[in-house]
Amino acid sequence: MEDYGTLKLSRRERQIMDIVYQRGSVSVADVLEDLPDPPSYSTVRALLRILEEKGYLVHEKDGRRYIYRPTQPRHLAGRSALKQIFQTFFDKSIEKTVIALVSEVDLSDEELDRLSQLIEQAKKGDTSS
Amino acid sequence: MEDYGTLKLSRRERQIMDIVYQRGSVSVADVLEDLPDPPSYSTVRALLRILEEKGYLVHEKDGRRYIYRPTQPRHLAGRSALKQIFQTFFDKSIEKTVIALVSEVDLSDEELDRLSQLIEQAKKGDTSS
DNA sequence: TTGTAAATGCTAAAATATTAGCATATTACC
DNA sequence: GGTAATATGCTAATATTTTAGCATTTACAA
Repeated sequence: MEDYGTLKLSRRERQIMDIVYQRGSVSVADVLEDLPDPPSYSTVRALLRILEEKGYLVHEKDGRRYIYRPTQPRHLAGRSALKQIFQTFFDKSIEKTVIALVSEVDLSDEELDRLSQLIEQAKKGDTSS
Repeated sequence: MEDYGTLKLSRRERQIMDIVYQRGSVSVADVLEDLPDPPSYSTVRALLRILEEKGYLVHEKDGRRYIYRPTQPRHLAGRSALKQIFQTFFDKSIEKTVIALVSEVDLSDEELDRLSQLIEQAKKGDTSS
C-alpha cells in the first residue's frame, strides 16, 4: 500500500480517513461527530465497513462497540500525503514547501530555534553525497 | 472558496486538479496524458467541464483548443492543502511536519543552509505576539 | 430475567460520478 | 473549395458512491 492522497478513495472515504488519522482510532459515533454534513449512523457504518474491506482499516471490539484503526501507520501515511502535496504544489522543492509551512502560522522564537537545531542535525547526520 | 483537499471533489476530479496544479494549465490532451488509468477523451472533457461549473477551473481558447486554468492560485491551494495535511497527520505541529519533510529526501548542504537562512529571516521578521 | 438502549448485519434504494457516443465546428493543407 | 485531423456540444448509459431501513444482537441495570 502506498499513497494516501491520490488513490482510490472516494470523497466520503477520504473524509473518514482524515478523521481516523486525526483521532488515531474511532468509533462510529466519533466519525459521525466529526463528519461534515453528517449522514446517518447506518451510513457511517457502511463506509467504515467498506474501508475495512479495502484494507485501510481494521476493527476490534471494545465492549459492544467497534473501534477502527488505520492499517497504515500515521507517520507513513503523513509522509506520502506530504510527498503528494509538495510534488503537486511546490515543484518538488522541499524549500518552497517549508517556506509555505512557516508562513502558514506565526511561529514563536522557541519553535524557530528548535527548527534551526533540527536543520543543524540534518547537516551533521546527512549521509548523502 | 477554501479547501483543496477535503472538499467536494470526487476521485477523478481530484486527480485532474492535481494535474492542473502540477502543469499550471492544461489542454484535454495534457490531462489525458497524465491521468492514471486514462479514460476516453470525452470523459476528460466532461470532467473538466464539471470542474469549471463548480468554479475550480476556467478555460480560454487557444486556437481551436481549450486551455484550462485553476481559479485559485497555486500557492494558496498549496497552503490550504498543506494545512490539511499537518492538521491530520502531524498534530498541527509545524515542527513535526518539517521533520517529516526533511526526512523525505536527502537534502544537500546548500539546501540546508538556505533553510537555516530562511528560519533566521523568520525570526527577525516575526510580527506575532 | 426481562426490558431497554445502543450497538451491529444485512439489504436495497437513491444520488452522484464516470464513462462513452454521435453530431457539429474549426483549422490546416492539398 | 474539399478533405482530413482535431477540437467541442450535447446527451445518455453505466458504475460507483452514498444513503437509509429493518432485523438482530449485546450489555447493562432494574
